[in-house]
Amino acid sequence: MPQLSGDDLGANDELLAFKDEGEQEGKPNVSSERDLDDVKSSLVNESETPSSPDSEADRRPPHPDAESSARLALQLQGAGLYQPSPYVSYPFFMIPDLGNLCSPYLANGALTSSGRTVRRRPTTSSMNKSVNVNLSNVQNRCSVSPAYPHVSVQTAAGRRINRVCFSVCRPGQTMYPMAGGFSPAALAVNASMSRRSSSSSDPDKEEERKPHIKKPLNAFMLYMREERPKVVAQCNVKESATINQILGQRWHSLSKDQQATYYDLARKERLLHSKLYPNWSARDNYPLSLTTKPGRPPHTMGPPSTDTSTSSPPSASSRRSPHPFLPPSHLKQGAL
DNA sequence: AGACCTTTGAAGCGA
DNA sequence: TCGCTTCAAAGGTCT
Repeated sequence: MPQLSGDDLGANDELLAFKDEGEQEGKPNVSSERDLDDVKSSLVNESETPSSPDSEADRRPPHPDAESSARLALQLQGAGLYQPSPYVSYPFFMIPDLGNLCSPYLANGALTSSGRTVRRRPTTSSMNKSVNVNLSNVQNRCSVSPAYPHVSVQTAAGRRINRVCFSVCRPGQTMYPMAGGFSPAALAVNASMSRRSSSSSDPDKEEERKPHIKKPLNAFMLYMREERPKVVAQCNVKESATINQILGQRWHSLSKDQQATYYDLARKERLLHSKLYPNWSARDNYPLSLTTKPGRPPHTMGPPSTDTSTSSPPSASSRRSPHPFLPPSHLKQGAL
């Protein structure tokens, strides 16, 4: 998770980076001239700079005030970035009049109780399981490896809406995050939303009340979101497992440049996510049993403490800034 | 009703 | 640093 220093949040240099990328988006051929590795490296230098140290309890640095957040949002929009699209995942870019733009992120990033499933049992690493679906039948009807000459961020018209859009997004109204989160009103609404079903046991109730900020989508997830409707239409399949298998194959059939586009989008997602939720950690979405550890207090929503005097340097692992585009293990072995 | 399946990638943790 | 686990989307299927 890229961590940004307080000075970087909303800083001009950061905005310039966005603008540069926006210009790049406007010139789709630019990335085609670069090797994916170069793209990845440049993106790392652009945004993955480790942040200044802070404490374990409050690993994130101070964040910009609400005015800075609003200014950031406006400048991002003004730069032509995050145009309405299925890719848009954050509230203050939501345009309610466009029905298919409902964000999976609720007003504060929370998710409806029905919008999330939690594995109760450990995943037995599904990647090791054999494919149950015979893709050959599907492939007869549907080309599995078409190249996509240009990545469009426009959604398919029929993309279904399966997430609740908060009413805070009224026509003509833009939702801006408060510093370090959202307004108390938004939190009050979402604090009542459970991340699990209402039938969960009592020990989970405390956790259920915690607003659920979802992880930013990675490159493949963004690709899936865009291509899923096409696969459904082309292949006449509905099962997500089958669709995802097809999309996985298509993903590998993409050129480096095409994949780089999604990696770039994903990087922007992560960067924006880190700005919107500076205190959020992916660990926050883990089951309670995995998050309650000595020395790590449960994460709470709301503006992070501005009292930097209590901050202490984070551990090396908490500030880990891995290469954002490291290929999966099977690609490391030359599968790509 | 809710977990499972299925994909890739990011994040975080322990060793 | 490596390996493992979890979660992110999605919707039909299964328990």
